[in-house]
Amino acid sequence: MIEKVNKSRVISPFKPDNHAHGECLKSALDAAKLQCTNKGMRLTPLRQRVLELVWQNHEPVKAYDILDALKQEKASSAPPTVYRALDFLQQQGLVHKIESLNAYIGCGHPFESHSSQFFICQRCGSVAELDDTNVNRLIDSIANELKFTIEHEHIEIKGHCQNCVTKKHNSHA
Amino acid sequence: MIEKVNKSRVISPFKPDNHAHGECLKSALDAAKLQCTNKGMRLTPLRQRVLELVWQNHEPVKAYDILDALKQEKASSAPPTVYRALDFLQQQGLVHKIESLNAYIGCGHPFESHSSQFFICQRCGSVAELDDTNVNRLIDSIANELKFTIEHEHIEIKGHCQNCVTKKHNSHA
DNA sequence: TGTATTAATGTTATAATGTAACATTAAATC
DNA sequence: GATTTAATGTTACATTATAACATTAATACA
Repeated sequence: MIEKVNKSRVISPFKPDNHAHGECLKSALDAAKLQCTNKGMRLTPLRQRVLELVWQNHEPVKAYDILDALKQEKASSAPPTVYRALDFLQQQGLVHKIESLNAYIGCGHPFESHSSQFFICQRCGSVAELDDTNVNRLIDSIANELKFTIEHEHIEIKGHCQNCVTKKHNSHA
Repeated sequence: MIEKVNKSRVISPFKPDNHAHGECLKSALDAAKLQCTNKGMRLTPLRQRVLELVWQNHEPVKAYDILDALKQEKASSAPPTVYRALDFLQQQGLVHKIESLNAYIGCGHPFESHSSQFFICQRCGSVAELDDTNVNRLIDSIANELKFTIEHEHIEIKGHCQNCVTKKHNSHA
């Protein structure tokens, strides 16, 4: 499931527009169920539903967009409904928050807590998630020099994915 | 002004509690004035005042805290007063936004646009800013492999600075 | 120097994001 | 079954940020 490319552990690559996303969703849900079972945590119907909504695609999803969707299904849904589910999912490693977008993205590899480097396409919104050994080591070594104890890392790289750069070229946009 | 430590360009190190902060403020303002003059941009009194407020210390400052301070000086100040000044200062490289804190921190080295790695102490709130060549090169090389074109990087490392770890130890907290 | 133009700021309103606090319901424990 | 804890419901509000239009200040240039 996890490919190693030049010491980069690719948690989630950029996906072609036409990939079979049902598979992504299914495997994410399977992973979530397994993870929660292993940890003795409850993936309640609400939490699962929020996770599904986060996994609509490979783009970060906004909390209030999730809320809007939940309201379609249950009119009384409110912000805490969403934020509590998102908090739980983040604690289980099933969802990450993209801080620079105030948005949330699913993670298909929750089993071991890991560092992440997010590459975020500003054109199509797609995100690739890596856990690159070299980046981790380098950040650790810098922290070490600074005598800094790392608790958490937010690494969010914004720009344009290959697909969008190609499209842009083709359309002379 | 810029020290090179093991290929890390230290934009702003962690400072001792008792450092002469007036010097930091003064040199930041001097740099800002020079930078704006060079670029033909106007560091108006309002913009300068906001910059001074950002430079109160080496901790990220919240927009609404700046607003509260401005209101003391001019009761009619409103959110756009602050956000417009912050936008300008960010464009000039005089201020960076810490995305994971929704807060803003001054940058004393605006002359050339650079990448930043922020180390953020969760205990005392202090921030160190680096521009590490190795990090930059590594991120670039990963982007290159992904055929990803980088526009901007947000790298925010959270944890505890040496000073706070030592204190914690001493106080058995 | 006055006039046109642009840039900056003022002002009001509202949007977007997130949390506190307490009530209720459901699940697990014993 | 009673007790306790976990999860969700509900209302209210706090925080962060922007839109839109009016006014003032600065710059350009006739």
